[in-house]
Amino acid sequence: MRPATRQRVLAAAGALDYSPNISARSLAGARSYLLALLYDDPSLNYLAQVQIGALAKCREEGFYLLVEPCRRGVPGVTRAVRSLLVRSRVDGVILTPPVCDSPAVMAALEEAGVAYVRIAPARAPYRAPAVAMDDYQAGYDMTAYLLSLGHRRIAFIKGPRAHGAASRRYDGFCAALAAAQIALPAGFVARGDFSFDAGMDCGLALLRRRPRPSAIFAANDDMAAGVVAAAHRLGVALPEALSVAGFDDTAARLTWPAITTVRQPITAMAKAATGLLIAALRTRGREEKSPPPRLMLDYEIIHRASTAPPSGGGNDG
Amino acid sequence: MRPATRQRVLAAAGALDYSPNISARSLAGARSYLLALLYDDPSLNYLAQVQIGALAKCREEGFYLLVEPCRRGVPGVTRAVRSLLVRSRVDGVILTPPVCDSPAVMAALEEAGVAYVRIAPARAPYRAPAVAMDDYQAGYDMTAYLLSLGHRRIAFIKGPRAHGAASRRYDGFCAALAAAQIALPAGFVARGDFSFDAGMDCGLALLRRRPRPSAIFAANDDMAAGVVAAAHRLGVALPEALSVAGFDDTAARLTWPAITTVRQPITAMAKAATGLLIAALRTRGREEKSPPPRLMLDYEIIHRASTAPPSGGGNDG
DNA sequence: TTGTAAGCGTTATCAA
DNA sequence: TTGATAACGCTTACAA
Repeated sequence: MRPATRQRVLAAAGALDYSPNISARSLAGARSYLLALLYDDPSLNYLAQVQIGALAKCREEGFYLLVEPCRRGVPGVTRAVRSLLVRSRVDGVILTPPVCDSPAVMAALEEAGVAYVRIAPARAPYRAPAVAMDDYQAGYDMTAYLLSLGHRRIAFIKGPRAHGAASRRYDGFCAALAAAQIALPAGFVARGDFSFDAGMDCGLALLRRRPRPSAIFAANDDMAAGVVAAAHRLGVALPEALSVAGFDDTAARLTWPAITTVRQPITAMAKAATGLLIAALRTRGREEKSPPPRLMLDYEIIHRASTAPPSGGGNDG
Repeated sequence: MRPATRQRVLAAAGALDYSPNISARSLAGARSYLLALLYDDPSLNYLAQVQIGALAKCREEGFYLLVEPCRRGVPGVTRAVRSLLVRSRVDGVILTPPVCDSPAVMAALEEAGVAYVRIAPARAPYRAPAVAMDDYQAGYDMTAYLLSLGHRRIAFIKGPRAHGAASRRYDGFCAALAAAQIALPAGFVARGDFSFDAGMDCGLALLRRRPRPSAIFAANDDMAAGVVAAAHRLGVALPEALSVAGFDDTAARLTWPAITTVRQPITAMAKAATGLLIAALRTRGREEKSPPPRLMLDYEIIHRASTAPPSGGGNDG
């Protein structure tokens, strides 16, 4: 179009303080500029950080974010997702763990032809873009670090059954033990739901075992904080009598001693994922041949005061 | 209409898996079934809990929730809010602190005729429904409790300047001191931004004062957790040499010792606020004469291990 | 009680 | 390059 016309229109729009109406746009066109963020009972801290990242990218790109809880695993999910798509007409969906590994949700999305991106998926299929970090390697590295300190009786607190990324952390833990030819004593593995309370309960249980673990590695920070509280309650000295390691770096600094943890770039992952989703939206139809991008972000082990060499003389009996 | 017809329609809707399209509805009708949650740099934990409550109510009532950051205080807010309203056509807006006390935001909302509700407002005007708790009294009560333990040198860490509710907590603190005829020593008041780091910094500064405070009351939990960490770092024994009190009960259990705090029913407040907003939407136009409802929810002081009588022999010099 | 038609603010298509 | 016009899927008002 002619630059002069363009100028005139822009000027008029500015003068009238015009902004396009999302509903009308969505109704008429192929795009709604609406993204949905699906989550299922996550750690609140994790969710909040994901949202910050997603929202930041949405703002940059002129999208809006709809937040939706999603009971993954119940029979009605497919219906619920389908209903969300029809009603809200979102252009794309951001899947956070553990929804990111739900075959039912992915199937519903694909069937409806709605683009989506997965944050921290742990399993195939990789038919949509994904942003993750190497949870397996991070679990391995943290365990190797504990081993390097001299620990041999290391317990693990797993995350929710459906949480794939948490399972990978456990796999890495097991692999590191195996590589060091260290057997995992019976009863040294507990399972929690990522909450502080679960960490406390599992911590109390693990610390009553004999021989007692000299280190406990929890699949997320909230649970690691619970373990620290459990140790305090039982009068177990940290880090002399027990080392504690966490994962996420969402709550690890709050405790005393502060928890050694794996720093996960949650906000950056969410931002990158949202960017990938929007990019996919823009190239819809074309270049369907290339496989969807998979971004792998770096993690970092943050060494804090909760880990130290085992004292040796511990409560072994 | 005839029950038979009604049945037929409902049956058909069920069979076709029909759900109404939000955009079309919004475009054609007076309602969009969209609510916006506005926030400005809050404590992440607080925000997450507000969202849980708001989302729960939205689900119940068939509404959707749009989450929007909002830089309150910058010159462009009015424009930004107006743009949000025009573009998204939200039916109503939920204002969280400190946005709930922004005259510019409220004016923009009223001018556009969009309903809103305020969570934890601290100031007039009360032209819209509001849900709050008595921050002043809670601050007073907590201070009275510290005084009852025998503390006389109590320091306070204030929240962000714009955060009205946090100011009320401080007012209550001052009133309780005044009622006990205790002077607030110079330099015993610090200000933080509600973050753990701010609490740590303020805590370090306050603990280096002489005479040293025997108790520190922080305007929220994150900062109180920072104070606990600062005390650990300086080797100040908790609670023997220092009592710490927080506010919110969002992070108070995580530390060691766990923090005595004011439990704020955040999720319940958000749920109630969302309910009030939706109710206002339904009775729009009628009964404009009655003043907007103001709900006051109860708080509770949670006594934990971070507070105890002062040891007396402290580092007074 | 039921059916019909106009319009909501855009996008997309087609003539001019 | 530009202007006109038909959807999009509902709500609302009015006619049958």
